[in-house]
Amino acid sequence: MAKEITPRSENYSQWYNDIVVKADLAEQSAVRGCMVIKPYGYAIWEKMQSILDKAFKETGVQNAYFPLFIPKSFFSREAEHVAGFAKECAVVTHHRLMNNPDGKGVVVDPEAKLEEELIVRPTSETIIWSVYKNWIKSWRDLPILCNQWCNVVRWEMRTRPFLRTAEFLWQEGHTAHATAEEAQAKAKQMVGVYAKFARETMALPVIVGHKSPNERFAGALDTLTIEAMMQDGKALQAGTSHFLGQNFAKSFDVQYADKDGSLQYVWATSWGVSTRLMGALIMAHSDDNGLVLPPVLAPIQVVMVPIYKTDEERAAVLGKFEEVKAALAAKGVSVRIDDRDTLRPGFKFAEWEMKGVPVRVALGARDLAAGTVEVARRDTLEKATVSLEGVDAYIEDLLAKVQQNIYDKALAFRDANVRKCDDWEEFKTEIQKGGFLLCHWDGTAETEQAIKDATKATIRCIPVDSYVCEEEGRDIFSGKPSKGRVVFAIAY
RNA sequence: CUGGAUGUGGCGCAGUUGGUAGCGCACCUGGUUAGGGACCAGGAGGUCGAAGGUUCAAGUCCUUUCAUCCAGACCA
Repeated sequence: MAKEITPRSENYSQWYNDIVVKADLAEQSAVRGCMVIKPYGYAIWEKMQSILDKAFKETGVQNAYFPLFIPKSFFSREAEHVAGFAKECAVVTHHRLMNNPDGKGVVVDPEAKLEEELIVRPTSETIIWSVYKNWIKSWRDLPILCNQWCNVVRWEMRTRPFLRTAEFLWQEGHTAHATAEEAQAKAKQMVGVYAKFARETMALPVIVGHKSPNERFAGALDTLTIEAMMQDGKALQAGTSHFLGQNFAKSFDVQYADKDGSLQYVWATSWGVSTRLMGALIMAHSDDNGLVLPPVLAPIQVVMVPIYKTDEERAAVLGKFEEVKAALAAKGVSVRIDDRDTLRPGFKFAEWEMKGVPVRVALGARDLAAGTVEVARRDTLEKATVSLEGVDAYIEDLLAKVQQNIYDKALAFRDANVRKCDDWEEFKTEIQKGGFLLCHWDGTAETEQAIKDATKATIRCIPVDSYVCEEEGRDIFSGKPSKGRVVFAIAY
């Protein structure tokens, strides 16, 4: 039978869509650029949430919630920030509908026009800082460390499932500090949390680095990022942490009385990751058979497929499965016994592979007689026949191996596609092949823009923890002096 | 918004020089099957994106419009 998913076909987004739909993660909604996240997909997001949330709390962050609607006037305070989002805001202008006087349907009641329009949050800096103003009076009130899990809306010109949807789910952390040093340390700490999460939970090797001024968040003095490489060699920004300086404090007049009695503006950070992480997960690990989930994130870690001909065999196999399931549950492993009796085993194998379940166990009369089971791993598609005795321990160990292997594979792929480049002509052809190029940059926005215009490549980051290369050199484009190499790539 | 493409059962598609819609998958019924996406037989399901026009006759030709996808601009 023809493969339904062909990850390495020319049209990358097509296979990506196929996996999203066929693996039952999400589907298109009736609203332009929005998604319905289906239960299986949402379960993955919930796992991401719970692991991240725990990590945030370990750094002293607390969860809070701020309103979805932001008065337009709040938006006019931080000029730079607004310029960055103004073009993609959904605006609420009325608060009531009425029956259409001409007959069918409903229309917006012109009488119900709002005094002041409301903006559906594209991000919450403005409303949060207007609230923080009332919370912060003294140095004793600091720091304030809040995070919120919510949805935001950005009316993008072009959308892609998970990577860029008009509405998306995310978390946004917003902190206020007494000193610049403390705020910068917080921004650095949080990007560290993201990097650890990406590597250990998502099995996604990422590069931590600073954004160039051009690529910074609107209103930030410094933006730290984790950059991941997808299987087509393109870069994906998977999370950011911003040092906002005193920009928002000054715009929203947030001052505190210091120990010496003087009034000081607070220093701010903000940081966020979104359901885009789901896109990263899909595009980093999937293969021709569908999704490949790292065990830590898999809603179902082990699926058990019974093979039988008679009711007696079925009962015997399912009975044995229940035993193994109980043993695995005791170890914290989530198991699904696929006892649907209208489907053949081969169909089930293919279906669970499509959904990325890390480990599959198959058991039939033949095995039962021999006291063995077949255990297959999703990442390598290898099958092994192991003894039923102690299979729970074997599987627990295998899950850890699968997690590690998925990471190692992604890391090896990335390392094979990161290379230095010192020649502009070579750069122009090499960058189109995908992968990251480590090149010298003179530090100017003009050069960065010229390179982008010529090749679509952008500076993904100035790395701080991998591929760091601080050496004298000459800019790949301008030939001017450079103090180190930065990461160039074509990005999603 | 600018280019290009596509709209036909739930999904994926075919439909010739106009002649009154067909295939695969999925679905329903019965049977045989079951260690990698089963097979046989039967069955149900579509005013062909929408509106208008040409014609004895439109899925097919013309006009308008809407939607989606791809490539840009924008962006997590």
